[in-house]
Amino acid sequence: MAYLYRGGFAALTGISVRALHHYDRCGLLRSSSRSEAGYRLYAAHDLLRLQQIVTLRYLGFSLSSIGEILGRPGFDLAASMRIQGDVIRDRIATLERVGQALSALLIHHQTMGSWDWDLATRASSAAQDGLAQGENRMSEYYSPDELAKRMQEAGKDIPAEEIGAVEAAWPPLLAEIRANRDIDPASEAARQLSDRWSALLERTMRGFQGDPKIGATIGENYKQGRYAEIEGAPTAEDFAFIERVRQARGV
Amino acid sequence: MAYLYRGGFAALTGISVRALHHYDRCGLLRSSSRSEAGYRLYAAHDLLRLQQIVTLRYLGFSLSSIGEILGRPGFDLAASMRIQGDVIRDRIATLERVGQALSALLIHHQTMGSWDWDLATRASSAAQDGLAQGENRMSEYYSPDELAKRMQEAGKDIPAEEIGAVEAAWPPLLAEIRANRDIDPASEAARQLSDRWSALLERTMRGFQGDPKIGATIGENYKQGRYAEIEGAPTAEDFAFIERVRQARGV
DNA sequence: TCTTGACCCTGACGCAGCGTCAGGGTCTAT
DNA sequence: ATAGACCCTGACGCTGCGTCAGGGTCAAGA
Repeated sequence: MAYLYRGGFAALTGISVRALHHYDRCGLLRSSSRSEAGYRLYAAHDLLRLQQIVTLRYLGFSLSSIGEILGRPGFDLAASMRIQGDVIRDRIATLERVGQALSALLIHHQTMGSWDWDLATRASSAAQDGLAQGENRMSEYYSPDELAKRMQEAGKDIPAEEIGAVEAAWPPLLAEIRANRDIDPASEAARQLSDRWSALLERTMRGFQGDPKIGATIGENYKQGRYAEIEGAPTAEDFAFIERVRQARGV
Repeated sequence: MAYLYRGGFAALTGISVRALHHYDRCGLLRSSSRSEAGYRLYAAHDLLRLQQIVTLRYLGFSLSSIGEILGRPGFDLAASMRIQGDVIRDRIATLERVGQALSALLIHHQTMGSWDWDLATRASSAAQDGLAQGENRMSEYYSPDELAKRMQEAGKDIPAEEIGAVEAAWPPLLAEIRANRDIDPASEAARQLSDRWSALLERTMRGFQGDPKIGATIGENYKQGRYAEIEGAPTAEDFAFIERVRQARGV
């Protein structure tokens, strides 16, 4: 992916042309270069910035605060994404509260036969809180100490060397698996590959995000080959091989 | 609760005065009457309408579509609330998808050491989808057939007589419990009350919303006396009595 | 070579959903 | 009767784009 014209970029991401212009004009996402005729040209790293922009907007941040956040001196993409995960969990919790308030109101009506004003008040304030949450008070999430916490956390969860080691271990393992996909699943070599796979997977997922469900779902996605085009990623065939070995073992 | 001045109403619900004016001017929520001096006076049923408005707005409907929905000839409050529950579940699912896309992107970075453009694209389109979901395409939820389905469902789940019967059964049971709260929990009378309670509770909750978790949480709320001010609702003391009887039985 | 159609550009105005004054009544209490 | 706490009705401002209007660019075909 070298450069993309505006249209291709827009189509790729689903962002409207007008929105891209808007982000450009207000300095949020200037195209990283221009053609001689003045056409906007977007590069790959613009995509990451756009990802941050749309995600933060989806979560209710204003364009100006997004600009402020992305423009901070020590802005850390990974930390930012972890925060976004927190915000998402918060949003879900709020939605559940509103849902509960609604259910309480509805159940009361179904059982008592009349609407209860207090429950109605609770329901509407729950929704109102949710609305307010999206508008202001967002900066808390991205407050300096929150960020510091996040960055510490990332460092604590997985020390840098461990990350490096895991990174370094995947490609050779995958290469080896691909070279030996056709060997007998019951053979000793196959068993060793499967063991290395399990161990590395465990190291990779260990302590990730604190939410095992997410890890599992992502694993499922890989297994179904949804990330096939991603370079270096395990493919459905790799998973299938491992699966065969495990079955041969009778696990 | 007879009539409330605008300010009291605003404070009660958390809606700003300006928003109430706005809703009034565009006909969404006219105060149900005015004082001689022109002051807005809100009645109890305005609260229910406001609850619908803020909830629908929280879920992303525009004021005009809210007006359209609330103004429909056969508008059914209970059906509307059930739909809102659906929308909430949908929103949660979307948030989870975005969270997953983010996690996939982040995990890939942590394991491969570089950002993947395809995963970045997926993440931003996921968020973009979520944004779009909130803006248009909302009418689907409130389409005539969806509504018809809902109303049928409500009727099917709990036939009208059953609702009536359940409604009718609670007040006398609660009255009896309150009159006999101090009797021996191990006595036969206490046991009978407890049995009636369990049976009625089961009938009340049966087939509700398809989500047993919500029922349980609401039960918890009642148990903790959060709905104490609600007329006719079971109180913490009622629950405590039932609990004593159950313990006396050794359950 | 000229045209056609699919791209791209820059203004400029419009819209929703309120926030925020400005300018001015009303009510109750002391 | 005067203060302080309420209430009213305009009217203008703001954000995040959608939507024309008016006009270049560029590759392909006639």
